[in-house]
Amino acid sequence: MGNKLVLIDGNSIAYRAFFALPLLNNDKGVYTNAVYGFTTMLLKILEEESPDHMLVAFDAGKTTFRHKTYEEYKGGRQKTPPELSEQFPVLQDLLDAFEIKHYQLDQYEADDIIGTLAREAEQRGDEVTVISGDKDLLQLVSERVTVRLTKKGITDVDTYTPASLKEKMEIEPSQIIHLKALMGDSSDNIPGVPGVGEKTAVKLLKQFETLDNLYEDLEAVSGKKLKEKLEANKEEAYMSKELVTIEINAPLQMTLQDTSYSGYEASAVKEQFQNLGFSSLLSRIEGHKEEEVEMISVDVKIEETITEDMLMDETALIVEILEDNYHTSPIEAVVLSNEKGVFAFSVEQVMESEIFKAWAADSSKHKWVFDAKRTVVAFKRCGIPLEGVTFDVLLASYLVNPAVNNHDIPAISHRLGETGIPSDEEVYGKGAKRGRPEEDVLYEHAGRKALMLYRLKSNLEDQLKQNKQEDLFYNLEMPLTVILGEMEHTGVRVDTDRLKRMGEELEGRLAEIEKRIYEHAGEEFNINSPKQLGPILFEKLGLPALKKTKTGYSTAADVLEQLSDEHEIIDEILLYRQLGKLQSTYIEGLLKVVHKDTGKVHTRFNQALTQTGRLSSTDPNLQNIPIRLEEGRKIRQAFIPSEAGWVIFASDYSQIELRVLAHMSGDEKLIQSFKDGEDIHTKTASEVFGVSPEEVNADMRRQAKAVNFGIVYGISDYGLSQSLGVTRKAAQTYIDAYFKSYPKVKEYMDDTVRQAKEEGFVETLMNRRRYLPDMNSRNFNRRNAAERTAMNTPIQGTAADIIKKAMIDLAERLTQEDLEATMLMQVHDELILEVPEKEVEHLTKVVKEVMEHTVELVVPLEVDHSYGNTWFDAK
DNA sequence: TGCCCCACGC
DNA sequence: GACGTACGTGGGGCAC
Repeated sequence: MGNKLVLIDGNSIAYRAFFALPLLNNDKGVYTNAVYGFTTMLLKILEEESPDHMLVAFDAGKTTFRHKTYEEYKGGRQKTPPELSEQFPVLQDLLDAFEIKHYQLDQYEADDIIGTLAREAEQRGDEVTVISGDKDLLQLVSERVTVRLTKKGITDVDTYTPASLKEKMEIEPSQIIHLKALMGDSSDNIPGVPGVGEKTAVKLLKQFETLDNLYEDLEAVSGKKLKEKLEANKEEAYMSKELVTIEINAPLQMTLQDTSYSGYEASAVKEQFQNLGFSSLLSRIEGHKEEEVEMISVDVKIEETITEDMLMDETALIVEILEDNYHTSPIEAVVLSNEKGVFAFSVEQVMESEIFKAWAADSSKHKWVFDAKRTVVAFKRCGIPLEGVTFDVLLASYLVNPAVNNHDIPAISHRLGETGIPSDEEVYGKGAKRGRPEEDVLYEHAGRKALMLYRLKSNLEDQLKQNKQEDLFYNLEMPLTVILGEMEHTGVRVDTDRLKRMGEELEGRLAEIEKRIYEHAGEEFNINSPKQLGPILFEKLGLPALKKTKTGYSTAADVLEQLSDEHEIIDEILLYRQLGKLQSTYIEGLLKVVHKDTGKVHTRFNQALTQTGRLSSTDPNLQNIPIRLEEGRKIRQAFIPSEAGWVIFASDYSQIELRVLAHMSGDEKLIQSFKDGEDIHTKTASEVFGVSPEEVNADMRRQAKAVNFGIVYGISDYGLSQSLGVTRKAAQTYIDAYFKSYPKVKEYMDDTVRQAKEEGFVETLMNRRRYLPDMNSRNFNRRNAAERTAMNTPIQGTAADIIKKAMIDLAERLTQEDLEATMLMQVHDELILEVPEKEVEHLTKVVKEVMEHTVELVVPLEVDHSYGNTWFDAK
């Protein structure tokens, strides 16, 4: 039985990590980002590969034997930044703690050490895995040698075997050096044949297999220019080949035996991690778990009866529910924590206790909770109205930093250094294994959370204050969560019969289309599988493959649309996709979540998720019900009022983001456009194309609309070029023209980016915050994405703030004016209500007033409305 | 179970 | 030059 050997290209991985991660340093001011990235990769490798032999190879310094061949080898390369060089000794210390061998050899590169050991090991029958970021290493791939190259970041890798190499690059491992010989490598200053890139090189190698064959039969090369270039640069090509060939007989002063690896002492690594400030990695150290962390001690009192003295003015309240969906899952426990202690009850106990119910309904008794909406709705289902919820740890944590993806009590506690509290997953299990534990375990866990919540509250309060987010928290998100809870609890009536009829009709049509597709294809296959569809279209039917994905041919709609004229099957597939989507997601999916008892759908709005401040919606997602295509739009016919004589009423902001942009930038022209009530896309078109508004045709308006869309969503020139189907250059000219026409917008964007760079975050009108750690990244792509986010988030986030405030104001007005109308849904810039038909006129006035004046911007906010017997008819 | 591809909304 | 590109949710296929 062979061994399992892992060889790591130390320089390459450290380099990758350094450029992929922001320039972190620890509390001693020592840079650690490369070490950190390297370590995450290392931990992943140890987990995935469980090697019994291991080595990290490093480059040995400036010159190598290759410089004798070619003095300019690696010339012109940027000097290693000192911030990175200083991390190598740290990294080697850490490897020592892991008890992983590392090695370097004078005059040789890490590649050569790896090549030499890999060849020796595979001859011995070992399984070898090579980890690097350098494609040169691919020449080592064989039946026993797998090469894993970092792709994006450090832990995301592509795995290469002979088969996958052939598939991805269309060549054999042995041809890699020939490939490089022809195309060269600018990063190592390897010349290759000038004018020959990867595409040409692959083509040539497909024809000739090797460099020798190519030069023996140069006449067979098609293209005069190419022939000349090859002829003239023969020497360079052969020298390049020599340079990129990895030495497999390097004079190593070590043997394979020396690489044997048998794990590490957890304590040694832990110590290093603590020195480096890698607290988030501590939990990934094996043995770490066994080392019992001292749990927070909690004295949970389980009482027969609930008495007044347990129910104080300020009490942390935990309602424990095992499943995500609180509309359907039962309450497992109710736990209180306050100055009198921690008390646990069953749901039956609280439902029967008049004392508890009176306390719950008393708004002067302040309850602090985690996830107020969940808590209130769950109680409501049990017939217990809950008032006086004044602090939600979830919402507070979200406002303080929306980028954090886990705001639950154990996670927040961990971040504040309190590790003595296990996560829900650790206590209840996950997936199929999740279940209710023994009563005492359940109560103890909920008790710990209640106790921690009580402590966390003041910490979060401080952070809100520091960020000037108290108003946002207490007067926006907290009141809103109550309203959202009511909307969810109310639910939306669904006409299931209608959905079923639509489903039957679709089924028939899908079957017919399916038949026709099979006829066109000449065989039956799974149309829903891109993996099967790709070869049918691009091999069997010989259609041109315009785009590829990581795993094969792209069959995305935008690709297929370009092929529409080439073959009749294309339109059939597009239609099949369109109808199939309606069937699976919107007909079957919706029917699945209609509540048995109420005949309604009860979505859950996630108020603590998006990075911009928008809501999201799940089970079902009511924010992506089709509207664009008529066929899909009919799904909306199944959303109906819950009572006879009522109608669905929809009200949406017109161009809210662009109005926000006008306000925030102060651009006079943009402001005037809105004041004058102009058609904004036509106006933009006339500006961008330099014509009068009357001269703007439909296509110009369409393009201008995409530009406005791009401005609002912060897409790049590339994104705009994709949506317009023009070149990137053309897209960029549109963007430039836009900024030239609206100079204050450009100024505002630049200011926002500058400020984000300085402060590390951007803010909305109501002080919602988003941190942008990549703002100063040296990685071009990351920095660019961060800059676009900086420009976009204040706009989208402010729009989100505004509609949230409108909802609060509207809820209040509906009560004041004694209207029965009820809010049902929010879809980012629109509100959907149900309302008795006789109230429509009154409601129209109120909704318009509230939504248009919930904030006063320098431009008017405009609201359109409509109503009808179904959501479809409210158009 | 987790990832990929695809598709729906704003 | 940078080769990947708003924010979300969900379904089906597929490899493990």
